[in-house]
Amino acid sequence: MGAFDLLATVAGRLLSERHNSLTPCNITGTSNPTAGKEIIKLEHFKDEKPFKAETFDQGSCDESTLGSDIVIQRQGGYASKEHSQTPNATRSSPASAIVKSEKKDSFAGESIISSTWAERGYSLGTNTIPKKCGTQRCIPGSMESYEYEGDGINTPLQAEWLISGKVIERNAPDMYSSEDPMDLDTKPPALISSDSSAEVPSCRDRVPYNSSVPKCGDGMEFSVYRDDDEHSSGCTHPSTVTTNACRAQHIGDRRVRKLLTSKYWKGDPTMSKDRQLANTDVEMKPIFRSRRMPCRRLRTQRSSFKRKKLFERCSISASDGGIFRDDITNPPAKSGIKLEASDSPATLRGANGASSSTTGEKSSYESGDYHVKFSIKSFKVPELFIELPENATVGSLKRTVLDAVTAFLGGGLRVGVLLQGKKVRDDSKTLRQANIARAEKLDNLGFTLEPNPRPATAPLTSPDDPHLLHPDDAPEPLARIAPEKPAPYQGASDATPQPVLTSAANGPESDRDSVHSPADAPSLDRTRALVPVPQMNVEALPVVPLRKSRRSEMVQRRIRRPFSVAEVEALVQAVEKLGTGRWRDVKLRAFDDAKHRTYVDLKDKWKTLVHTARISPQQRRGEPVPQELLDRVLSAHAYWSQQQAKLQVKPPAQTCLLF
DNA sequence: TTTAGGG
DNA sequence: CCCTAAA
Repeated sequence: MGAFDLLATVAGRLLSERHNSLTPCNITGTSNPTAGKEIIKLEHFKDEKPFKAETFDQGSCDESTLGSDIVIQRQGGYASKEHSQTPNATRSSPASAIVKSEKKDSFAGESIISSTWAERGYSLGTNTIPKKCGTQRCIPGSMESYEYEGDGINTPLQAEWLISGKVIERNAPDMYSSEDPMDLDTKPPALISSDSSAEVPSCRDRVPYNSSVPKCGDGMEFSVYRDDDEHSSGCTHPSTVTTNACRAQHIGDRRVRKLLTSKYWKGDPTMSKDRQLANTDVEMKPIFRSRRMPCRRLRTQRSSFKRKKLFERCSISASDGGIFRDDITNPPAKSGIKLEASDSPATLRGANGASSSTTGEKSSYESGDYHVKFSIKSFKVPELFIELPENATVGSLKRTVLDAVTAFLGGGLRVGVLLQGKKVRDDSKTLRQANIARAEKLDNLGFTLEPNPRPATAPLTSPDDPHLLHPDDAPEPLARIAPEKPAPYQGASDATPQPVLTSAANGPESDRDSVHSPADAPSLDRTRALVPVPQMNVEALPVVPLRKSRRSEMVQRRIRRPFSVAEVEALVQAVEKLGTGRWRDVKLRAFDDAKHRTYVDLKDKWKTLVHTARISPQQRRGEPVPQELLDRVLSAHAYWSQQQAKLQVKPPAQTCLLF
């Protein structure tokens, strides 16, 4: 049987049985129960200004002292607040509060094969969790704090500043420090996220490779795994489930939109490969971005939208046993889709119409009538975004998911086979010729679901994301699926070391953020980590409803994506540091990787936060924002408003530039 | 392109 | 979130 046949079989199965045989879809919305600690490596912007200079630029120096001693006014209440743990601290700790159900992609695509995956437990997506440590505030219950590196002047405001030989006490709260936005030495508040979205191993226990016995009957219906986070995030919120390729949105009443034709936010075309791996729309990375991406580029990062080709790499998980030889006991094909392909010599010849005698491959099975069997225990649907009112029933949730998945599958799919990360393009090859029949290769076998080129969506694609466009060429998959080569996940954030199985603490809301980068975590346990199913770059696409939208040409309103607590935390921290009015910097600093958050969005969010902080808790809606954060919002708002007013009256004299 | 605000 | 005037 040729590879093509195999593909056809797979595709056929997927389509024909999608209504009743879909294996449980692994929904990334679930959070990974594993608690994780993440380490973040912070980097500075390349172009950031010297810390000290920034301080003055910010108007921190009191004009009265210009030219002489520098006196900084103390903003009442701030400093103390900064360092004291508020009663709410615990409550608002990222661990408990930040978790949310909205998770985004991550596993874009390759199929997961073999039990090793299940065994490891994967989780890659991540939620960002704000973390403040070191000289700054540490959030209890959050990750371990990390030490700041640098010159030691980490908290400008708290520290005594030695200026011109004089020691001046800086009274301003350090968060408001005017230190350069890109403060060099201060570790940026890192938000860490852990992805809860891990693909949840469907129910079963790990099954050995050869075992052809699926452990768990995959249900005929979708199972949605929710994490506990969900609870924490409040049941008050619509639960959101996201998978990579399609997103359904529910507004008001249930509404599912298909993403296939939707447009994507334009990604940075120049995005490096690793960056691309970062979840696309999902991530918010409140960390400094690596130097690799110059600010200039960032500036343009998100200004226009382009349609990207939706490369849905749904993950098809190969069965527990992955591929097994025929001689192995046949499992009660209870779960998943089982595919069989014969790879007998005869077939080979027939398929190729040419001599199939492959050199060197004289293994025992060559002469026998061996079959290569696949048991796909599950596959992922790329990006599914589902939002339901909290009072929706589980049944409606299931239906919604089913509708979304059905819509996606119904759009026409194409299956791709990846072997060792490379796309097997030659459909005429036999499995054996393609080395698919060899057990050793099983680990490297993967399947991808790609949108059928046929649909109108194709033309809409743009080459922005090479990754998406040319999945075939992308070598990454290899790393992701090959156990032996757990290449470090190259996430968008070069700065974040990858926590391995992360966190439970974090919620699924990782839409943003979250990518962990292993760069700094060389010592990670590779065996379990990096399961690379990184969030694809496929940005969550709001898909257009199947039924033709009249206004297909119209610019669609962006999907509403509530800020998670983690994002709010990141925003607050960034604003505390940078002040209001520098939204672009805020964006770069804390949401650089959250492509769906523009500086305008951040500005708007700040506006609403200020408003929220001023109204009574009873009047607030949506996911509750920890009071502690709201307090900080008000404080920061007051502080910066004052600064702004001050500047207007008395523009900072040049004398501020003492250094 | 960014900011700043109103819608 | 959108839309836009200003800068």
